[in-house]
Amino acid sequence: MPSARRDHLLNTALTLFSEHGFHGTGIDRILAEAGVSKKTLYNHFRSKDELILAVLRQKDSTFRNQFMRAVEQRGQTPRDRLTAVFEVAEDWFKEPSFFGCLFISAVGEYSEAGTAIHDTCRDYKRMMREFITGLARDAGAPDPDALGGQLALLLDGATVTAQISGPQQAAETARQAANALIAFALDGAPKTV
Amino acid sequence: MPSARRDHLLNTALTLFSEHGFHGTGIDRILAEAGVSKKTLYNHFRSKDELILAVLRQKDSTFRNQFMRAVEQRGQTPRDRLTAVFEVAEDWFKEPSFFGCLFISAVGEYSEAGTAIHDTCRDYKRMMREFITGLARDAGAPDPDALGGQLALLLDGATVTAQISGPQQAAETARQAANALIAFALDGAPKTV
DNA sequence: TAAAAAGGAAACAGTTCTGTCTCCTTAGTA
DNA sequence: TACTAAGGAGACAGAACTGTTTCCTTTTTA
Repeated sequence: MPSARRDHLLNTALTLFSEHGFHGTGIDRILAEAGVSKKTLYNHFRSKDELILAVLRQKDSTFRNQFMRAVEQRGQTPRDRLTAVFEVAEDWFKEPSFFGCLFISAVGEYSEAGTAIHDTCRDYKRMMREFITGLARDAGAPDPDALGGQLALLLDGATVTAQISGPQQAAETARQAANALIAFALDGAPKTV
Repeated sequence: MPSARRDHLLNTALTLFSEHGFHGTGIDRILAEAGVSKKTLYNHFRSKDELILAVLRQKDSTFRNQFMRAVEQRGQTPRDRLTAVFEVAEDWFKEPSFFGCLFISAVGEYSEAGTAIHDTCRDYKRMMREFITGLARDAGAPDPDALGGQLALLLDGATVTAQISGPQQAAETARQAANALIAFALDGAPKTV
């Protein structure tokens, strides 16, 4: 099942979808950019919608895994990992291929809840939140769900702000806010300003 | 210049763009929904892109003004107004016609910086941030830019989370985080958990 | 080496898209 | 009342869209 051409198709589609949106990217453009024939595409995917779904699912898997790994490698203690979330995010924002969060963009075009695309986006967001909540629990937060939810909100806000207004200020602001929220939740009082 | 038909066209386009995206909404669908002929549309707007721009600019004007007014009416003291931001946001999230932030959705489809659409979105976000920063300044924050930026991040994060995962939890979490950040910035220490 | 699967190139169908145009009706105004 | 501007209905052009099919070549595999 896993084919090199299939992967290449998925990666090309991912780039174009990220930059121009889903409805804004035609099949022909993906094919031309990937250097692959239409027959191959419809051999691997039944329709454009299935291709979109496959792109989202692959992005979910690869991105989330590498994000979690990067956080765990950068932070040594559980608490360090909480702050590392926003350092890893900053690196992500500064990648040349950064065009915001693909799942946020997807729900902008596919708003109907209960559809496969929308649900995939919701699941991705839930799993990212659960990852951060797990970090908060490891760090000893009295209410890890609350802290995790707050930091997840902050991460999404930083992501769209980085996309719209630039990565530097968004990342810095998010780090400041995160540090305050973490100190607030773990120490019951801030450490430094 | 201001015409009732023109306004109706803009409002119809706004609804459809919000729900199905910009590329995902065809001119014919807008016309059918608005009960207006193609001639009228192209009398008022030179192209679809100009219509999109007009929708964004009108949304910027009306939404931002009513948002600021609602915040100022709900909060009596400067500090109350800071927290009122997220109460007003919660009401917004729960409107039946809420489909996330139109400007965030727009940059998902039009990512190229320097274009009119992208710049309009960036300007909107800057003005919203400046509004919140002004509230922070009035509330006596020692670094109003920092607090304003943090709360603006939180607001965007809550907006996309409400869109994807539902309004209730997003609004509550944002309120909690905002209260912590406000207390942190204004009091130097949290009041209550 | 021979059979089979996969892929490239491209024509093709059918739809939908944006934008223009014509013809006619309505509404407002001098 | 006559003139003018605006709008409705819809045909139309030309492009772009998704998806199918045909024909031929390459690659893999038994």
